[in-house]
Amino acid sequence: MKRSVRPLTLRDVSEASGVSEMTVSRVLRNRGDVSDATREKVLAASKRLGYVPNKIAGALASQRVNLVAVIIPSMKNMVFPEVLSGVTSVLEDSGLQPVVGITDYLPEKEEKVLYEMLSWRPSGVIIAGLEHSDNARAILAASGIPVVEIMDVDGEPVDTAVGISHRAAGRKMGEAIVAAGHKRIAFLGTKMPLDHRARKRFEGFTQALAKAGIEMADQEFYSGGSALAKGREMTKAVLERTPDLDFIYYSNDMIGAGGLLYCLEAGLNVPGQIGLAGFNGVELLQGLPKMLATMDACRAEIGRKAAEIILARSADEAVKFDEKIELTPRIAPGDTMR
Amino acid sequence: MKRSVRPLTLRDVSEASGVSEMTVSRVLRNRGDVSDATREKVLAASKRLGYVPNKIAGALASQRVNLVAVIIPSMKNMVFPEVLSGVTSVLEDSGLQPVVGITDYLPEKEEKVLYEMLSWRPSGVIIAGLEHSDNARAILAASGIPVVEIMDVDGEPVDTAVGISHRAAGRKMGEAIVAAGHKRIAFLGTKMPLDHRARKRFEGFTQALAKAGIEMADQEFYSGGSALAKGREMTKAVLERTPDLDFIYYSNDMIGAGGLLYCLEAGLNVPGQIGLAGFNGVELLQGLPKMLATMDACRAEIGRKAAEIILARSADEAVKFDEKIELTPRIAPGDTMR
DNA sequence: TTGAAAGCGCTAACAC
DNA sequence: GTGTTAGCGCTTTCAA
Repeated sequence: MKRSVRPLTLRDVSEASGVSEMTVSRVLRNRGDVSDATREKVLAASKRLGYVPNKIAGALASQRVNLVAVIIPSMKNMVFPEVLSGVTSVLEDSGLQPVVGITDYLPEKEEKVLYEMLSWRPSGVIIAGLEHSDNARAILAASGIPVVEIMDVDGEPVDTAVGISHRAAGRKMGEAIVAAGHKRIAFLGTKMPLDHRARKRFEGFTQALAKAGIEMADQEFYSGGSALAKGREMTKAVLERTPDLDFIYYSNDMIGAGGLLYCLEAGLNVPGQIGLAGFNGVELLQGLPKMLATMDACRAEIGRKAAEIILARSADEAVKFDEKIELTPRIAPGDTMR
Repeated sequence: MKRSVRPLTLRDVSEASGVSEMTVSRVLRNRGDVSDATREKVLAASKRLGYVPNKIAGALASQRVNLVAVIIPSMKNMVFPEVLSGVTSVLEDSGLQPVVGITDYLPEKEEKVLYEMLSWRPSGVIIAGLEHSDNARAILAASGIPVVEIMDVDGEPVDTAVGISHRAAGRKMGEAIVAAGHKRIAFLGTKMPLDHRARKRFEGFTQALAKAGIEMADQEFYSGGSALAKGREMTKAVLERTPDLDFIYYSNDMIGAGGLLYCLEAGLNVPGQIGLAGFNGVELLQGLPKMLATMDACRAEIGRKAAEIILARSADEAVKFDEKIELTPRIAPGDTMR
């Protein structure tokens, strides 16, 4: 039942309704004054034919594109879908549409995706992180498009940044753990050359321990695979290697959850014998046997804020925002921290 | 440091390099024969200026858009990001770019998103499910664009469908549970008016039990909230209400995982006293205390296959595919089914 | 191998 | 309230 090869144009609707193309265009966009009679005719003809406007032509003519590029490292980490949720909730019914690009944490891919998206001339760019290749920073800066870098504020934004300080987050958690009297502390996380935010948390954490005169008792890093399973394995390995640990700080909640499950099954008293903490505040934690200590990364809030900035900027080029908008995450001690 | 308001055009590169716009265009697209000398000049000028081609103009002129619309219900359910992964892996370096739209399981929103995406004249549409509003089906059919409906084959596709039969999946699991000698069987799942695939599994499951002369011993449905926590709560509730249950079939792995954690904590012997099974085969299961019985929904495979069809079709309009491509999921009994 | 002209389908700007 | 004209920035086509 494949019909017409040629998609319908404004002209088809114009002819079918006996109204000029320009007026048809006005009706379909709700612009300018059009008499009710004409409007009816146009709408009827348009619907009857099954006309779908060509936004490509529209965008070229009006020099306006209702797209917002959202560039994130991954979809597999629940954190990013949640940021995206925040973005979407604000953009919904604003006339702007988010379009997502994935970088897999690879700078080359980021550059490619960015170039690809900018070539569609979006109304704004929301991009994760502050670390980009020189080239990426250059084309962003030269694009003349509002850019919001999200999730992180430890660095120099191209334009505007919305996020938390991961260094401070790591430090804060370190201080809390030390304050609770722990001495034999380990860190488990992802391999970090690519994940700058995890790295910054690690740095802040180490720093806080150092300040208290405590040296990291053990550490281990992974990449790939089921995070829950990895958390389990790594926890086992590290506890066998360093049995006197009294706290493990995980770079994300999923491996933390795996660690928690392992400790409980191994009959360890959590947090009596060993305390645990993760990072992100993912929803999943609510279903675990114990609520893992964590720190909310303000994901939805970041997404919302970023979208609001783009929205305001695309409505009025002159609006000014602070260069950095820093949100402050709190520790949620749950049941795994004393 | 905001520079030029006007983005660069081919003309700027043409002037900067002393080569005609047409030839610049050829160089930038690697089309046609261009002398090495000219190519060098153009590339140098383009890079120096930081030119980013305008795909909107290009698409309008060439009547070709390298975008593939991927329309899915949600990002919060890991299933869809995984399908998306499959799509991306095939499209990568093919010149086609996936663009994602989210429907939140709402038909009206699906229609809106679809209309929005079709107005960009993508090279193909990949859309979840076979149930769409009449209007949505009509504009899809009239678009003249290759359409692949994914995840499900129980129904009539607009164009091509790739997926599994959820009715058969539910039936198969029901038969396996009955064959293992279970008699007091419950179903826990999402509220289903919107989730057609969950509904079909439920129907197939009920059918299989009925055929064996077994009536569902209990059932409960939820919506919203942390799936893991919900699975836990619902399992508790249903076991208190119907203590003699010997099997619970969950409509997805996350609530199944919650149920499993609850049962283990309650000291129940799994699967001795009570068997459990979920659906999807999510990676997370690997980190649980016991491997939950499940059924792989072939997510990545579906995504890959769908992308291949779009790719083939966009390269050669005449290629024909079967109307339905059905994949066959297998039961993975794990440690929670006897 | 390169260039010139025409036009993709729509909308801004201006007439009527 | 409605129509006309002139492009938007690129690629197709054809000529050189």
